[in-house]
Amino acid sequence: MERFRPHLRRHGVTEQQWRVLRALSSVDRTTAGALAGLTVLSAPSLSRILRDLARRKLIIRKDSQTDQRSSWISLSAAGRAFLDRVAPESEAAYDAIERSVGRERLTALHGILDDLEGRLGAGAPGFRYIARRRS
Amino acid sequence: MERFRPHLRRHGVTEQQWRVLRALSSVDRTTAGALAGLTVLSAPSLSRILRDLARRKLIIRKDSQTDQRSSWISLSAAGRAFLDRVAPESEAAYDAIERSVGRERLTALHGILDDLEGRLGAGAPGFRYIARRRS
DNA sequence: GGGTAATTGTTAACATGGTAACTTGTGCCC
DNA sequence: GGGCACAAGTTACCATGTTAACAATTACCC
Repeated sequence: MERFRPHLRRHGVTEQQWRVLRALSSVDRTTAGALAGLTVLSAPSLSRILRDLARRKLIIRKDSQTDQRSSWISLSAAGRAFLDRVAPESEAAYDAIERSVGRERLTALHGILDDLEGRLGAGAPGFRYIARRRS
Repeated sequence: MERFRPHLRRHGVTEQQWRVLRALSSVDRTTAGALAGLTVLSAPSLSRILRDLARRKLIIRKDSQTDQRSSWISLSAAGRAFLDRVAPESEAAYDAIERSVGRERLTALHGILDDLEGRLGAGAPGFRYIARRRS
C-alpha cells in the first residue's frame, strides 16, 4: 500500500475508503454487511467510512423497505466520477508493482495466501478488493 | 495474530509490546532505533510502547554516555520473569499454527515474502520478531 | 571553529482495527 | 401473539500506523 497511499492521499481518500468505492463500482447496490465482507473491513470501520463517504456525497444510502435494520448503499454520480478520475493512477501504480515483482510471482503469492487462509480458517474467501487487479 | 492475541491479552500485553519484550530478551541492551528495526515498529509507536513498558517497570532505560540523544534499553528482572511466564503459551500457539499449515509451507512462505520485500525495496531484511520461531 | 545538515527521539493529529456494549428489528417457537 | 434468541449496525474505548512537526544532539565541511 506504500505505493498507493500517496496517490490516494492527494485525492483526499484513505486506502480503505478507496477500497469501499472500488467495491461499490462493481455492484449496483449492496448492504453494509455484504460490503464489509467484500472489502474485508471490520463492521465498525466500515460504519465510520460509510458515514464519511455519505457526508461527502460520494455514496447514497437508501433505507431498505424489507428490512429496516439495513439500508442499500450505492455509488452516487459524483462517486462514479471520482472513481473514473482516480482509477487510472491506481492502475498505473499497480502496474509498476507487477513489473517489479512479476505477474507469475504475484499470482503464485495470491494462491499461497488463499491456501493459508483456508488452513487457518479465517473465513470464506470470496472476491476481494485489496491489491488485486480489477480484471 | 488472531491466535496469539487472546493469550497475550490475558497477560495484559498487546502483540506489539510482546514483540518488543521478545526482541529485548535476545540482546543485552539496545537503542530505540535498533529496536524499531528489529521489531518492525514505527518510531512513534515504539516510543509510546517503551514509555508504557518503562512505566510498568518491565524494561529499564539508561542514558547513553556517548550520545545524549539516545538511551540504552534493556529488560528488567521483572520483564525477564514475565517473558519466562508467558513464552510457553506463545510457543504452544505457534506450534498449533505450524501443525495446521505445515512447517515446509511456512518456511516456503517466509522465503517468498522475503523475496517480495526485496523486490519492492521495503528496506533491509535483518532478523525479525514477528510470528517467526525463536529458533 | 562555526554554521548548517543530518540523526535520534518524541509528540500531535488523524484514520483504522479489535473488542465489547448497545439499539433496533426480525424471526421463530411454544 | 407474546416472548426471546438472533441479526444488522452503530457507538465507545483503547492501541497502533502514518505523517508531519519539533527538540536536542551530533557530524560534517568550508
